[in-house]
Formats: sequence, structure tokens, C-alpha cells
Amino acid sequence: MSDKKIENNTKVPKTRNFVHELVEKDLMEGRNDKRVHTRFPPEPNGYLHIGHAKAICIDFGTAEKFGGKCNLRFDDTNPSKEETEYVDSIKEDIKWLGFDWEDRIYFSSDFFDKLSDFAVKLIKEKKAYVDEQSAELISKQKGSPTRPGTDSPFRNRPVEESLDLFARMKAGEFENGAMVLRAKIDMTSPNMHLRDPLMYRIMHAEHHRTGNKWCIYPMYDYAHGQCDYFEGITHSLCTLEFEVHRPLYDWFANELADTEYRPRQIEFSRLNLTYTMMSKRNLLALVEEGLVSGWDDPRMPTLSGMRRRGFTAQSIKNLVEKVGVTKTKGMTDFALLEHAVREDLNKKAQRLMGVLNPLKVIVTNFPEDKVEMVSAVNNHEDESAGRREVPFTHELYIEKEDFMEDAPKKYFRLSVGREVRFKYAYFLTCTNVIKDENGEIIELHCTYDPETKGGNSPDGRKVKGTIHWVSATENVEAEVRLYDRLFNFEDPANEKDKDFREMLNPDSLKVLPKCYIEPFVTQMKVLDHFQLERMGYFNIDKDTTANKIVVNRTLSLRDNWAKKMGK
RNA sequence: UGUCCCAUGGUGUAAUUGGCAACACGUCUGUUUUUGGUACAGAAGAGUCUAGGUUCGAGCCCUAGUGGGACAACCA
Repeated sequence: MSDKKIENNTKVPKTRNFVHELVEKDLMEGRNDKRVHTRFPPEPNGYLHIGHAKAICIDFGTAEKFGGKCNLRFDDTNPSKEETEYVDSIKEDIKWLGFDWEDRIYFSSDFFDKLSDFAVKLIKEKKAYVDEQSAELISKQKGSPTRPGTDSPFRNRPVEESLDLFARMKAGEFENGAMVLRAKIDMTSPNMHLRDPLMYRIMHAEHHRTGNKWCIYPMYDYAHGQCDYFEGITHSLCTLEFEVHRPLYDWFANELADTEYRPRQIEFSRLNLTYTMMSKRNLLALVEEGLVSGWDDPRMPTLSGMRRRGFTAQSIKNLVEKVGVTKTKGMTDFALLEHAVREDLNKKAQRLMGVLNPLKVIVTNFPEDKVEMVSAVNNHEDESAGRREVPFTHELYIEKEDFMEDAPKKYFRLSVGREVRFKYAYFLTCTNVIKDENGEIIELHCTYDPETKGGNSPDGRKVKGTIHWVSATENVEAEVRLYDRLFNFEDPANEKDKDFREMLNPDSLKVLPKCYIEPFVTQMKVLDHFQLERMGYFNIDKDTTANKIVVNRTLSLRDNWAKKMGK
């Protein structure tokens, strides 16, 4: 009753995309008993990256939208590249993103027997044959996209022969590459994938799940669609490069099906991010060559890297939502991701004060042995986060860049003779600059106004600037790691004549070994997010030990001042 | 000498065929501010790749062209 009213009066912008429209149409037409069942099918040969996150959101999200289910399926048909380590990391990353496959976890290898049986059926129907030619010859006979292929001499061999050879392939009688099983379709098709595609190859290799049980393994085109079928998938969502595979997908499905049910492949465009390289091959090389510290290096576009860096699962999901689902190839600005992260963290992050590039300040009129606690707000965006106490002492640290000797009048920070607010504490005025023999500033002398405790003056006096600070005696030392883009090129994958190693940004990691953070930071656990006021969002790195805190800067705050100065 | 896919501000997307195009990011102004953050207010920026066609009317439909992309792994 009132529900309808709400529906009519509130404009809830439905997030609809072309995939949803196609699914809706299928539902209206009553296809597949009006079921919606999707799957996320990673190959366990690497860590998931932000591009996979898009697919995960679309696969699980589409199912959720239509009250359906989404399976997790490991597409493990090539034992030479796949490992259990990857299976584990993939599961962890999907969970972290907040999706749940419940008990529906599958492996293509679960279906090896069924796949093999179905292959035998196709042989018997004269729709598949064993080809004993070399890979080179087969490839040559396939022709080119503009020239038709020619038939293999084995194409029309007797069924019995193929049956026998396939059985012996399976039994391990032949060496790798000795022969393959091919589907008999059309060597002159304008679609290369229909020119008698390979279904099985011989590969004597240990599989991470089936061990040495098999020495023939199904190819992607043969395995994928059939696994979709076995799992009851209705909508097989994948990226654009599989578009040309769809006729083959449908061909196999029609051969296998004995009911009206048909899975359907729908393709969408991948996610590309500026200054980011998404190819698994190159990511693997970065890891193996030690160009980064591992798959979870905070500069990596992997989900584990981004998680370690401090990006939140919510922000990644929000990014995917903002980017949308289309078939147009695009390049998403990294700034959109940054915005999503800041938007999320701004609401959630505990505020702390910390100094990255310390400059000592002596408060000459503050007692040397006194520790005065001042009250600070934990999160201005969240009243319920409460307040905490921060120690103020005779010696403090401020940020080097918060002091300037000959400051322009638009500079709102500390300078000789100027008064600024030390956030949550007092107004301080700089009286003296102490330099070493090289003229380097090593220390500032300031006086504080005891009347301004908390950061306001009873006489209504205003100050233009507010800066953060940390006690030089009551603090926690930390190593802070600052990150910048890993690549210097906006679209590294598109620089065909450059090796990706040449495109690496030499300044992508900057380590500040000695930073000072207020004592409250000790309450933070690994991966906990916080904001160092004015300096950005940070989290605790897993390299943290009992006697050394290591902190990552996830992202700086937006900085209009720096922008202005940069001009 | 092929088949298929795509084409809307800088970027990513939106627009039951019918009010010379909306939103987000980014950019720029201003207001507020104990973060030069946030929030708020506002501005600039496209006439929808091109040419035809259908229509009273086209970003949406049709045709051709142009540009970009995918396809010739015993990878997925």
C-alpha cells in the first residue's frame, strides 16, 4: 500500500545497463524457466586485479538484482599455469569485496569426466575427430581471417578410428602434441573459431586438483560453455574479446542440450584505468623480477595490493557502479577511483595527527617537563566517533612545509612574527629561527598564548592558519611509505614499442623512515584506516612489528593550495 | 582483402523517436570551515563521427562511409 506511494514519489535512479535489459527480456520471454544464474570464472593463474572486480560486481550484482544466484568457478583447464595459491587468494579477494558464492564453488576440472563423455558422443555423431597433424600444420590449414582454411586429411577418418585414438590419448599412450581432438564444423567459415576448433590436447602435467589422473585437457572454448551448461548457468557474462567465440559457444551448447535450456553469453567491455597495467602476464613479471615487493605490493592494481594500500572494498564497488556496463572500450581516469576512495574514507576514517617531514619547534614559554592533554575530534563527519586526548609539550614537531621564512601573504602557515593555530591546542607565534652553519633551518622558537587553549582566543582574535603538530617527546615513531603511480604512461598497454619495464615510474615508492604520529596510533591494527589531518589517508601495513610501525599512505587529501602553487 | 563489435563535453556514463542533450569525475569561481579537507552555491565545457534516407519530428530507426577494436595460441 504505502510501498507504492514511496515508489512513485521517490525517484530512485535505477541502475540499468544493457546486460540487465537483455536479462529482463529473457525473463519476459520466459526463457530457461525464468531463472537467472551467473558465474564468475577466473583461471587460477594469478591474483585478481581491479579489472576482475568489475566482472565480479557484474556477475554477482546481476544475479542479485534478479533474485538469482552466482557461482564461483575456477576455470582450471590448463595445469601448466595454475596453482592452489591462486585459488586461495582469489577466494579471499572475492570475500573481501563482499560477495558470497555460498556452497556454489566449482572447478572446471570437476567436469572432466562429463566433458570427456560428451566428446565421445560428438565423435560418434561424426562431429569430432582425432587429428594427428602437428600444431604448425593445423595452424596453417586454418587459413587466415580473409582466406578460407582447408580440410585436414584426418577430417573424415572413420568414427571407430577416432574413438580408438581418443581413448588411447586419454590412456596416456601418446606424447604431448602427437594428436588432438577437433570439432568438425566448417573450415571455410569467416569466423576462425568455427574452423574445426581444438577440443582436447595432450598434456602430461600434474594438475593442482586432479593430480595425474588426466593427460588430456579440454580447451577453453570446449570446456567453458559446457561447464556453464552443467552448472545451469543462464547468463554467461564475459568481456568483449570473447565476442567472436559466441557462435562456437552456441554450437557446442546446441550439440549438448537435450532440453530447451540454453546458457547465453553476453559480452561487456573491460575496465581500463589510466597509468595502470592490467595484463596478468606483465603483473606476473613485475612480481617475479622483483620490480615490486609481491602480488600485494601497494602499487599493484591487484585487489590484494589495493587492499594493502588502503583502498576500501566499498570504494572499488562504487567505482564499478560509476563506470557502468557497456560495450564501448574506454579509459577510466584514475581520478575517478581516487574520488571513490576519498568519498568512502572521509566518512569512516579516524583522524589523527602525524608529521611526515619533521621540523622541531620549541615552545619557549611552555614548561619543559609538562605534558598537557588537549582534546581532539576523532571524525568531524561522524559525531559518534567522539574525541581523544593528545599530548602537548615543550618540544613539538611540525611539517617542514608549514614554515616559510619569506612567506607571501597568501601563505596561511607559520612564519616569523606570525601567529597560527596548532590544531586543538593553542595559538603559537614564531619568534626565532635557528639555523645550522649551512643555513639550514633546524629549529623554530615559538611562544604560545595560554589564553587560547583548545584553539580559540577569548578576545575574539582570529588566525588565518591552522596546522597539525605532534609532541617531540610523547609520540610514536613510524616508517611511512608514500606511493605514486607505478607507470609514467597514461595507457602503458598501448605503448607497443616500449617494454613495460621502461615505463615504470622511478618515484612510485618513497619511504620516510622517521615520521612521528600521536600515541593513539598504537591502537590501530594492520589494515585499519585513518586520516592524518591535512596529510591524507593512511593505514597500518602488515610489515609492522612490535617495535616498528609501518604506515602506508593510501592517498593524499585533495589539495587546492598545492595545485595553486604548482601553477 | 573477410566476419563481428563499437562511436554522446577532457574522462566515464544517461536520455519511453517528439522541450537545440542529463549525471558523475575532472577544471574554474565563490561561501562556510580549528584539515588550503569536507559541505554548500555557481561557472565554463558537447549539439551526439560524416553523408544521405525514413518521419511532422532522429542522439535514438535504415543505408553507405570514416575512425577505433576483436578474430589466424595444442592460453583463458
